Amino acid sequence: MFVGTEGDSVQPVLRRLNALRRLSEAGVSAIKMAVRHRILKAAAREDLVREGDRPDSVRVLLSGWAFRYRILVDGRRQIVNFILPGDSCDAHIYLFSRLDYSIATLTPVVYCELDRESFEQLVSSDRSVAEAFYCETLAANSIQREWTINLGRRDALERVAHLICELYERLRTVGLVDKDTFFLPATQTDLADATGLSTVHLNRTLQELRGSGLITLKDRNLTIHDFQALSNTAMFNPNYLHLDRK
Amino acid sequence: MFVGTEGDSVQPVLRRLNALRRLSEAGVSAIKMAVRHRILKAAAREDLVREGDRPDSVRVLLSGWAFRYRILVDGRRQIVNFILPGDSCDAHIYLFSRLDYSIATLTPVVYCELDRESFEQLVSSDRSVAEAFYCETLAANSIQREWTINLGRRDALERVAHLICELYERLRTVGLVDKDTFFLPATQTDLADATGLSTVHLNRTLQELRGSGLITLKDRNLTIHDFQALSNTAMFNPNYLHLDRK
DNA sequence: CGTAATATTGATCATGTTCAACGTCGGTGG
DNA sequence: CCACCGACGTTGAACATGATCAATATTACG
Repeated sequence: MFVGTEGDSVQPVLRRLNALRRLSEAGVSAIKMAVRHRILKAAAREDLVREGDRPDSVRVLLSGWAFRYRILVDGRRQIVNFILPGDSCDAHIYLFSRLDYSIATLTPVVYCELDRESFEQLVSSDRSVAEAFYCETLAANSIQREWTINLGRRDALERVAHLICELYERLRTVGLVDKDTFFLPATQTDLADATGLSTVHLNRTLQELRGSGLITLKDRNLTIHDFQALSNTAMFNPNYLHLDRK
Repeated sequence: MFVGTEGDSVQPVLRRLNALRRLSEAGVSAIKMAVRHRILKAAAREDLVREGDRPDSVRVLLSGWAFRYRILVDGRRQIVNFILPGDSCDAHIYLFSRLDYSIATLTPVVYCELDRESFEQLVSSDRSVAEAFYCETLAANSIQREWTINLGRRDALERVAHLICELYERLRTVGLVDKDTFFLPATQTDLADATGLSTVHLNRTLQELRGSGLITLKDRNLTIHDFQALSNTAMFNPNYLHLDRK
């Protein structure tokens, strides 16, 4: 659904990119211009793109949550990452012929769709923009490595704690954490599919985290009571998010 | 250790990049020139880069095997991917301030080290080269997603079978498979750390694969007797490798 | 108010871990 | 030459984490 321009919806994109790599003034304006061009909306629980599609454009999420996933032939689903406001979906992906994943929304979303020409014009207009998008791709890569570690070598409690720490940090950089509380629209089934657990065990793991007073999760609102402790149980080290910009 | 130029060692790089994105004549020459510039060697079981290092250059593996890994504070190790001849290690990685992973060799390796200036000169010299390197980054991302799925939603047998299928396909594109047999320098401990299993269970899983006649693994040589069957047990779909270049 | 999606609980089961021992192979030094 | 050593691989047994199955709350919402 086409929407036209939308108030300050570019903000998370600027915050996200700027956290990864300092944007120039010119870069900021270029992004604002480009993003205004084609803004779309989608409802909750809707596929934005599907495995096998020909990738034609780069999508940038302005508001709402989405996730990348794949379903195996026998129905098992794995959520491979969450896409948060400000995140883009594979800059330059049109270089490939087919998508190997699907993206679905978790909430209603507003996003920007840049066709190949617009995107290339954008990144060639300013060096800091090109670098920031490259950083985004590298950061996505890094996050994906961390998920590999999470699923390969952490147990259920550590995994869930780690996911929560990651979401907290990522949401914080785009201003979506309010006093250690953030909106977590994923159901327990979603969280189970993201952490490689069964829903039953995910439920029990959440209860364990609640029981030890580390978090509260109620009505889709997650509060972290002791980030340091949560971080320790998860062995969370935020370096892989590359949000420092030294 | 500095080595100077080395015969046809660029070949795997050209094959790898060309499989992802057709290189122009000019691009091929540019790569040959750039790679000849600074060729290094390292012994087996040696760290090439370490977590926390400041990334200064882009590395391209010319021969031998390496792997990216991380070790958790309590000693658990996860191998997050294997780096095969022709693969590069994070084009543009110098945009970040710190590495969040280590890379170690599995065999003696020959690799090329391009500092930021050389690399940027290379990719700006030819559009197809820039696109090919971008594809490499996107493909790395895609492989990492597949590993996430592997660890999250496949059981031990499927996981190991899947890893073998992936290595087979990747090695084939750089000409390192001879009649369904390839050199697999990883120990069972390495394979366990790559698949998120214990060495004991990895050993038993390999025996199961051998027992059902799917593979032979002896003296570091792996033979696939029935790729179709192996592929089926792994639910392997090579699309995520993006080696088709449609 | 009724219904479907989501969350929770208990009980049983299975996959994979851990621990400990032993086997095998290829050096290496006496 | 051979005894020793270390790395790697293999085996058995006990154990544990997490899966599965099935039933029952709870909630959201038309």
